[in-house]
Amino acid sequence: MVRYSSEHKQQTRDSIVREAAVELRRSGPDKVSVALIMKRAGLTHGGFYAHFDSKEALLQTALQWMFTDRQNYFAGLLQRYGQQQGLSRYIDAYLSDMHRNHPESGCPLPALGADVSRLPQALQQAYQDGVASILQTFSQALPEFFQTQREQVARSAFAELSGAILIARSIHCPQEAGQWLRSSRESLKARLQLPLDNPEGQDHVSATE
Amino acid sequence: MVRYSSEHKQQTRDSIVREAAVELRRSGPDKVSVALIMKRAGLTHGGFYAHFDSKEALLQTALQWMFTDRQNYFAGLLQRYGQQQGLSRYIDAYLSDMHRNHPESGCPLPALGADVSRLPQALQQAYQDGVASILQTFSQALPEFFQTQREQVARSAFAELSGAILIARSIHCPQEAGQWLRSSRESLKARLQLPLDNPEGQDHVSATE
DNA sequence: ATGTTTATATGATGGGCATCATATAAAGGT
DNA sequence: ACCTTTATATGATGCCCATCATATAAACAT
Repeated sequence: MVRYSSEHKQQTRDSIVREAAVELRRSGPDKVSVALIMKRAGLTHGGFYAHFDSKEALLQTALQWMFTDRQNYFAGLLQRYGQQQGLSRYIDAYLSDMHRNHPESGCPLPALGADVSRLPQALQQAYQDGVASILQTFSQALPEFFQTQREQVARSAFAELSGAILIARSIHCPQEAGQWLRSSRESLKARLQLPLDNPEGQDHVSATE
Repeated sequence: MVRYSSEHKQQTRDSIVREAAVELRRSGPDKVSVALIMKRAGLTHGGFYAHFDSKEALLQTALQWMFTDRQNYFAGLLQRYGQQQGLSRYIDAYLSDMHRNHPESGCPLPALGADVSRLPQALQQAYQDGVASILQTFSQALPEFFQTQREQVARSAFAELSGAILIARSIHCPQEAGQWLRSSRESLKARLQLPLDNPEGQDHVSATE
């Protein structure tokens, strides 16, 4: 009942990591179970320990993977559309209904932020490295205008981004949630000196979709 | 091994609710256990169902209680210091190290926001009512200046408040966390037209402490 | 003082979980 | 064709949990 070729194990491992990253954001660290992740990857729970030393080891890899994925997505936007347009599109996608409805492929901060401080040290570290990397990319993308205050502005703006999605996700009614997203979108565009609307083109939530 | 007078049951029930509200914010909805809450209230797990129909019923009451507590706290500040000073103090307390270090007595949004969408309908409703009530108080406290845009400004500002605490809590290093808090404090004071510093006086995190 | 009521305690029960021990079957060399 | 290796499956084990059944002992009425 098993078929595999020579490098299937690596592929299997990768798919376990991806499913873990999805399930982690969808269900939270306390509800994510090894058995469920394995099932999502098309396997049973028993083989898990042939791939990872522990659940914690898997989650650490999954965290790193999801931050890298987001980083690639953001960097891709900046490269394709330039700093100003790229940043503007990032904000639009971040505060979109799509992102609100799909935490499983979205930014880790609103999805996992509240749980991080209760996680084992190793996972906290992986998370913080990811946050630092996002902050750096974000502040570098800010208009020249802000000069030495770039980091400060980036922190403030990113706080609003993640808070707006956090709240929008906690509100059941789509219209009301949309008001929160729109309020922050307009506020951010204004204070970051960005144009309110973008040229045509689809915005994606993640580099993997 | 039990002592109680005539209305001790109500007192016991209240203390169960308070401990639940604390433990809910401290450990999250998935990790909070009936047995632990009862122990914190000085009881054992068995008597629980004499007070509540289910764990869910307790959590609903606890959610309502914590929002009411926060509401009282906020309204108290506004009444004692006036709208402008009260709002300014609220922001300072919200973005304080104290609030960062004590989610268990702080605002429910950064502590529970990520979990709400996975909770049973009844709990989501209780949560949303609380959010609506905070938003209303916040927008009414905003300077006249903003006129018809008060709600929009309030949403944007509250998103930044909760996002900043969310992120600051997820960062282990106190100095780095402090930078996130300071960045948002300054940004918010500026865009809400509030003075940067307050007259002397302690800021509290919650009405119950 | 004795018996009834009621608040809390002790001790199941059944389910989910992480982890591990062992079994099976595919790949690849011989 | 056979044997070894290796990727995955099956089936424990022991722990924690929500809920419930039953026991105990305080409070109160008589």
